[in-house]
Amino acid sequence: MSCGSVARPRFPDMESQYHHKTVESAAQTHWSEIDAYRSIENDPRFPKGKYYACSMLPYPSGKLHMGHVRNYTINDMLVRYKRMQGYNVLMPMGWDAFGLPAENAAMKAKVAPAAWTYKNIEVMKAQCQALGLAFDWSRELATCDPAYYKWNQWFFLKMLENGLAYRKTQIVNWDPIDQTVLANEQVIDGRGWRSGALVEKREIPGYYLNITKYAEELLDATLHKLPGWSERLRLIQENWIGKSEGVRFAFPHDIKDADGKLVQDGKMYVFTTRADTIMGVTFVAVAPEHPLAIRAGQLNPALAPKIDALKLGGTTEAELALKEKEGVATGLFVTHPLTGEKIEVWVGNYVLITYGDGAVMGVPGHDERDFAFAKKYSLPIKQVVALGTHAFSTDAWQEWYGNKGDGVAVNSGKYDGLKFKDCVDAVAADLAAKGLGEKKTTFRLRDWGISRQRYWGTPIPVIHCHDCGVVPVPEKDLPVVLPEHHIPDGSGSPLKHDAAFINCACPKCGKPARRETDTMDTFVDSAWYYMRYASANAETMVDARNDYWMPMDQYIGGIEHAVLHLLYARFWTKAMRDMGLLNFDEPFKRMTNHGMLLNHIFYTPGSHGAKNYVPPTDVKLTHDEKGHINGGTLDDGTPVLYGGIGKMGKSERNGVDPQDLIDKYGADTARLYVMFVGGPEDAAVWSDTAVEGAMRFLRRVWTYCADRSADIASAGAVDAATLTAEQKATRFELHSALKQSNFDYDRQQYNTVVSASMKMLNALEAVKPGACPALAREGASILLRTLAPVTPHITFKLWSDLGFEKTDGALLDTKWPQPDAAALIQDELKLVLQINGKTRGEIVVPSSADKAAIEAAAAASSEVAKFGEGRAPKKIIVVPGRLVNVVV
RNA sequence: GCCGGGGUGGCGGAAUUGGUAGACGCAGCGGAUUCAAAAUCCGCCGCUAGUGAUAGUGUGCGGGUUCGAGUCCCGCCCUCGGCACCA
Repeated sequence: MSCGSVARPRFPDMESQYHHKTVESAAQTHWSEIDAYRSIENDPRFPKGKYYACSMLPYPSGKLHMGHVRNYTINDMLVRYKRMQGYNVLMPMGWDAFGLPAENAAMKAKVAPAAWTYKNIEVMKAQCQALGLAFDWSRELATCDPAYYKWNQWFFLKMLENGLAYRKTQIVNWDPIDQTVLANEQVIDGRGWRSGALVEKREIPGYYLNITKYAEELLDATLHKLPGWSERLRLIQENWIGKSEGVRFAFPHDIKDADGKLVQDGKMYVFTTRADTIMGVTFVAVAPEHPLAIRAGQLNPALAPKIDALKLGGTTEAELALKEKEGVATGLFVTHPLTGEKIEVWVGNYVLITYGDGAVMGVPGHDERDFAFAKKYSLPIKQVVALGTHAFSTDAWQEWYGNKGDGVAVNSGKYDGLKFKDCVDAVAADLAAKGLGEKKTTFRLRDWGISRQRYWGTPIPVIHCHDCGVVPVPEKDLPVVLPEHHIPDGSGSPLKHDAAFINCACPKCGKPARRETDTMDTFVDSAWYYMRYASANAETMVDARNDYWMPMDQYIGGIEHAVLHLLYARFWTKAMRDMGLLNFDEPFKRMTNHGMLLNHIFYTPGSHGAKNYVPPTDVKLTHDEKGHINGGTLDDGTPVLYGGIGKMGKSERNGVDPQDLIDKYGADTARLYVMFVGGPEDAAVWSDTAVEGAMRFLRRVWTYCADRSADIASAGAVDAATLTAEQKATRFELHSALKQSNFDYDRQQYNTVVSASMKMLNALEAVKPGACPALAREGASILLRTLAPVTPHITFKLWSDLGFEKTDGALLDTKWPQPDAAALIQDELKLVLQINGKTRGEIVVPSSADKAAIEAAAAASSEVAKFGEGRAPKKIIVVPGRLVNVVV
């Protein structure tokens, strides 16, 4: 096809202007009519195999927020791209429908959590559809549906049978006025968030899942089997699991309790990773709650309040880092297991009863905390490790004192000269020989307590019988259905007063019994929902379809779930594997943590330093002399103060409602904007004007296509031989941008995919209507396919209006474009010319020029003559296709 | 305090991983079109000096390696996350 310059009439079916509402509703109606996003196992249309991509399921809080839009659009782009490449994709959606917010909302609005939740789901589902997300809704689930949580209960009973679930007492926050258990975040400054009552610690029985059984496997997989997870995420999990290898051993003693029995059988156990420093022990320290501390308080009543005082202060690390090391001497002594020396027992505020045995050996010479403690109370400090020629002094702590890799033992008798590992082995062997200790591995990870004294959750399927004790509900009676009509009033779970729910017959003996009223942690719901999508509506928990789709190829969600949800899901998978329900080890091959969306914060000052937050949309901005936002005014002229940039949220009223965006600009603009604003994993700051820019771009895409619709509909393939030099340059830019875009699609850097598509359009607009129909057609074809995953509606409409559907099939499943290698070859190359590493200009050479020719051209250039100050080139470096550097 | 990201124009960000720093977009400025405005189109746009060609300078700060450093190395500063005084 030749490229003339005959003006052609507009193709009659094309609208000349972009109307997002009609375009989007037409596209969505079409997709829904053909059930475009239903995924079927082993679908023969997709030869490349399955690709399962999933976003963390949302809590149905009312409506979508921008974070959801971003999360789902990333996922949507991915599956649309994969589908066009020939993969059988699955992108399902569901609702994390149980949980505390529904109870709180119910109290406020006097509606049952069930009704509130189902209504929210309806709204949010409609919003997802308005965004054009390619969800397979046939697999939708809500975790509050008995058909779903039945399998929570079923698997819980399996775990109970296997000993993976067990019952023990747990310490909870108890609000004595509301008569209810509080979550940690409901305790503010030690008081209940609603009642203001001082919160008590209560021990009540609850169920635990034995995740620590899998600690070693979880850690090993974290370190070696999750290459698709970020380093950062793996490290967070590694720290959380918290493996430490050391020696657990006892200091013998003859301290007796009030009944005359030896406290802890006369052995005070400690755990240490530094057994090599055992000869440097000058004291031992126990936690204030330790039996020896309690005994010391009994023996010397004057000490008791001082010991109690050591319990004060926060337990978070930030607080602890600032806290001064303090302690109390007990006057009690234990015996050093190797030297037989008497060692005094101190109570220290830096020893935690919850870790290890609640006691530590004090080696002030080689532990920074012990050093600070010893200095404060003038306890002896003894060097037992030497490092090179470093001089040891008790005046101040030095970094190398804590070094355990390079030092050798000194002042340690028979251990002198041993390096860390050998020394630990020798000490451990001697302690073992005396029956006082052994090597041990401890984990920070604790078992997972799943009992909640809450109404809106999965009922724990057990029955309490006066005669038979705790009896599991028989499998045939599952699910234990949660009554949905209650409206909580804040005074504890309504289930406790629901006779119809509570009263039942003991499955064992048939006598009247009481049903358990505790429900499960909602992390149970989210531990395996992604597998239920894969085997939607199965008659069993999961079926063979799960083995087709899982493990998941790509999981996307916020970093706030880096620990709990992801760890529980991994544990749950391994537990299911060990019960023969599936045959893989890890659920998520690749994990992406999308960044937060931020926005500016504005407020007017209230009384007592309170801040009355103002939505940014109400503010007319003011800027300082450097152009930075420094405040603004309201419509009535009231000045507002600038509160910086923060996460979008209700509390600071700086959220953006996606619905407003969809209504005003359309889903495609909203999608394009959230993809363009930054990389998927980066935090992004909201900008209203940038949204307008996204809209502008789509209008230009439409105009480009509309103005050339007749060209595009009638043209054939490009014949490179007939192109003008200018058209060749345009085609070079088009295919270069395509090459970049494909590269960025593969590495999931979607912001530069958008900019590549903008570059394409910028280049293509140079081809005026009628000037070269073939190039206009090729350009539209590449541009529309590149943009299809980002803005599916407008591209769908243009693709079919321009007639591409007839030649290349539906856009959803058409072939992904590849750059034409011939178009990327230029006749001449511009090379950057550097002299002594400084850029001084450029030289133009034929693209066929070899190294010698380039060197000659560079040496002959006027720039070398000018900047070389007459010296002859010493060395010329040629970087093919990029630059040439002349050293003189 | 420890560990891990990250500091690039007025702003969001790019630089295919050692090869023209600032792509692409937003904002701004100048112009065209318009009775006018919106929309649209064209041009300029790191900083300093200069009317200008141009020169110098520039990726948090200070050093280093290299023909060449935003990118690699050493030492700081700031910032955002994660956390366990974990013995």
